[in-house]
Amino acid sequence: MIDIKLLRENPETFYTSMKKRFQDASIIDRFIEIDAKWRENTKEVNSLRNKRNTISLQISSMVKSGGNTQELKDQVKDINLKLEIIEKENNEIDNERIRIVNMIPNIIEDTVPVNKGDENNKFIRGNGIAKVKKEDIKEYLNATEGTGKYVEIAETVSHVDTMEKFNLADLERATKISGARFYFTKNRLLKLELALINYGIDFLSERGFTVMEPPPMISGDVVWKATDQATFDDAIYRIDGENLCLISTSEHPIAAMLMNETLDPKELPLKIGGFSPCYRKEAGAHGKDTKGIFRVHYFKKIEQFIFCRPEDSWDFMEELAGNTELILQNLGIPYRVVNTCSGELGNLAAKKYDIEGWFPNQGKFRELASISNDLDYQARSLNIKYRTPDGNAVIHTLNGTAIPTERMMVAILENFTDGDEIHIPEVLIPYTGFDTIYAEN
RNA sequence: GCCGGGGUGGCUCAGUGGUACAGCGCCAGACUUGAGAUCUGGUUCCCUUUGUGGAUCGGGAGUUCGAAUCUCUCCCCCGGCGCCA
Repeated sequence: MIDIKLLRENPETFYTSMKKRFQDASIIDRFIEIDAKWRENTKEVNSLRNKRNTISLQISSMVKSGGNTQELKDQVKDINLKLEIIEKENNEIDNERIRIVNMIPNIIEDTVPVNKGDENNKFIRGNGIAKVKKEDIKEYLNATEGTGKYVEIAETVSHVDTMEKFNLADLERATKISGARFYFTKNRLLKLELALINYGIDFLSERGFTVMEPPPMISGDVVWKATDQATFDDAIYRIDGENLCLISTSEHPIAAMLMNETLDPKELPLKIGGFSPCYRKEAGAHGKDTKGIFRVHYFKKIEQFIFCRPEDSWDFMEELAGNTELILQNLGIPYRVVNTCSGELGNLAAKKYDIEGWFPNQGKFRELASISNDLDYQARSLNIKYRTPDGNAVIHTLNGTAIPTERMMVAILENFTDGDEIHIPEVLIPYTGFDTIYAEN
């Protein structure tokens, strides 16, 4: 959540930010209106409680000296009646106040392009030599602002056909027992998946990240503090009859693990590499990417997460992006980095980079990773602070994908097959134990 | 799931109806050439920050003039039993 004090002092900042996101900013006016009323009531509640406490103390000493306390007791009862009325009203006001505050998004950073639609994300840089079909060359050059290197290829194969031909997955039987967007992974594809995971864990360990697998379920109120309404509604599965949700990313349990803690500044920055299953309803994606394992209800992912001091978070955002880019370079997947435009930014993020891999058969760049700086927004909801000489301050949190396992397998299948063989990226060979997948495997 | 013991500031813990103890740690100041020791103050949140203000003892509800303390309920931790990869 945002800083309420800052909202009071500086509502224009939030107004501007919401306008940039093409959201209705009138809730800010409503907040200011009811916040004033809430403060007024709070003052009165406090002064009535003060009276009650004072009289209560009088009763206490009178009881000890044996005096008659009935009149004072009646006075307190009277105060309690008044309090009940004001407190009830004020609780209702406070509920609305907090509901509004939770709807106000993070303050957008200055370099974020103000626009709607993913097609208006701003190209930052690209890398790699892409395999591009003739009809996709225009699209490719357009997406890289003319800077992209490529080789023209005549034919591509979809990852679905490749998996079928090489006996790497069973999608139909998964659909039979679990419904759409599920899959059985088979044979060398399973080895490839485990190799990607192991490679990613080593990569982050070597760079100062503490690697961990978090609980795959967390309680509903914790999810709520770690994310926003849109994610909650579109992505999160709830366990029937329990106050538990399946995580949609390891970001949430990792962010929440320090909930309600005050850290020693010496502990910062804290760099966490999270590996976990991810469960997503994909409620807002009906009809999109329905074939194969590109968009599924269950996948695995290695995530980067950083808790840091406020002054360091923008540098760490570049570091996170750099890590993900290096992984893609090492794997040999051509990619581009875009600065996500204001209209497509989630409420938590002040700025977000999407890192998109080139998928030759789809003929376009698709999201493989996203790197966000949430500033103090997520940490304030989770109440994570650190000690400073001037008192406790809210820390900053950042998150970024390192390896989205299933999607990365699709990228590898599309980029490294010639139809007869699939070539394993060199950095993965020590982990897979083989360098090629053949149709007969 | 059952039985028992617990949950109090960053940490360890006292507190069985009347203003939340103490120690440790940490921060600042004093003393010191410096460090240590010592001393003083501070070290949860809220109210447009000062007021002998309010809230806060795992969460919520109740009894009472007044609840860390009594009642109900939920959550979590430790030990034992049961079950079990």
